[in-house]
Amino acid sequence: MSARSATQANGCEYPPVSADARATCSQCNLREFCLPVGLSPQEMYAVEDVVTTRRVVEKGEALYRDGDPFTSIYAIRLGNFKTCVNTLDGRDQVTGFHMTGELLGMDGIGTNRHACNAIALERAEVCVMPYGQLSTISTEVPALQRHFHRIMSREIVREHGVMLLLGSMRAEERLAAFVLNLVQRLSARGFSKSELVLRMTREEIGSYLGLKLETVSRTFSKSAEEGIVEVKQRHLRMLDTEALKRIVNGQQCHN
Amino acid sequence: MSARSATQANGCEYPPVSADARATCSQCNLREFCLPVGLSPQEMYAVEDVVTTRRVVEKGEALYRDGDPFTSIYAIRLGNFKTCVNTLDGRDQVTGFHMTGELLGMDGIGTNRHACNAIALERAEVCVMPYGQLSTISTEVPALQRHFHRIMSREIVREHGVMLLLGSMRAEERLAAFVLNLVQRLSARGFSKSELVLRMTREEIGSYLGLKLETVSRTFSKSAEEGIVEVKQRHLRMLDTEALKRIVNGQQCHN
DNA sequence: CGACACCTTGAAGAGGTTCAAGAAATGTGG
DNA sequence: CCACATTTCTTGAACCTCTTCAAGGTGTCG
Repeated sequence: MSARSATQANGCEYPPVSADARATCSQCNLREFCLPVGLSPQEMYAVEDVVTTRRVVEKGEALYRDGDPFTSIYAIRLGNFKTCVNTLDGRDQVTGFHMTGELLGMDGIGTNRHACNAIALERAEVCVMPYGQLSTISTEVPALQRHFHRIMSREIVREHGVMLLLGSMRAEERLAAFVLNLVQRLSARGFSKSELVLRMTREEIGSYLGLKLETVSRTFSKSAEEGIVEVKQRHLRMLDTEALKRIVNGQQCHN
Repeated sequence: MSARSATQANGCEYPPVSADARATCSQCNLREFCLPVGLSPQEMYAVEDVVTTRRVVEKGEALYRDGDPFTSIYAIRLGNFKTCVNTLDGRDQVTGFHMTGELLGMDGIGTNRHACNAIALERAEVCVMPYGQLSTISTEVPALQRHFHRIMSREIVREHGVMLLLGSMRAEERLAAFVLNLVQRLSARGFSKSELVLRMTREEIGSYLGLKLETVSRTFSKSAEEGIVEVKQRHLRMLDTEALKRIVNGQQCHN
């Protein structure tokens, strides 16, 4: 776990500890969330060999875009990203929000071109892992191969969860599930279990949840009125986590 | 491509050509859709070594269930499956429909337990590929490793598409996208480009598309009235494919 | 301080759901 | 092979949730 207080909201992140181009997974405080999870020190060194460079992505800029040639998998070192798909007719669907330690780019393996956009929600930094090398080293380090499979598998399962949310939940339930998911991932990273800063706009939340931004806003307001959360712009405090869980589990009278 | 007529609907499938327990990918007429896609004959033999058994799954039975220990990846040889997730409060979300040549079970890699149910929509048969072996052989056959990654990646991208559908499309658009997707996959397998038999109920379609079965039924009826499709229970004939494409692309007045 | 992006709230409207009833297909057992 | 039970599908009417449109408020950054 990192050095920051476990009760602090994710409001102020620090600049990278070291700005070396050369990665040192073994010294990165994200190693428990990132690709090296569960690898032995030796295996971790193998991963370090793959991480040749880092890359900074400014707020609003793309790490990659739909259609870009696929070259690398990225591990988020700092900052938050959204991934989204666009359609010809201008529809835009946010497919995920991604925080430190999570991997981006797997969408590109299938066709050798990226199939979505990865946009930084704030100044961000990623470790670049060329897929060719990752793939080669995977054949030598079975644990790494397994782990990479595991990460892709979890992404598939995560998306099942989103499908469930989009396919069968009402606005209030979707938002509760969203907030609980965020806070759970943040608390695993040492942030507060009850307080968080939304790095994305209401519109982006709405896009992710299949709602309009007005609905997101209204639903937040309603939960606030009910004393379940406290919402001040992007700062969110959870006053009754159990109530949120009850809402997700449909124990609120909805059918 | 198989021997059946390219204009035939997928109404009557044949029993497996051979019921050998031992797989012969190199002789399977699904090899172009299945795991061995693009592998050299020698690499294909490596896959054959992994496919130790086949398994028959009766209509309505589960190939695996949410929570089952994960052991194998399955390649569909015959029949169609749905995958679905259940929630505590009895919600059920169909996450996909799967046809011959497609792989099932990747959801289990992440946690060593399956994260959804795979149910046969009719009597079905799968090739069983123990993941441990698949994984081992992948380290020896890089092309297989790559290909397996590719398949998982495509599953992620497919789910992005479903999220777009669930998050931003109206009922009519969802159903049009669904039908076009089905017919595209069927035509790749040598079936008709304009005719198909739905292997699932209206309720299952609705669950997949985030709609109620009544809405699915009504939407089919409306499209039929408009002369775009002909719907007779589970038999569906597309009369105006272009119109369907226009509906998906939002060129119907919706915003 | 002003421009701009973002957020909130209200009122009217549309799309999909719910409830209900009946029709059509499918399966089962005699 | 037919009768009956069951499942699946269709259709109507009332209702409800979320969207749309509109206006104003809040926060932020040059």
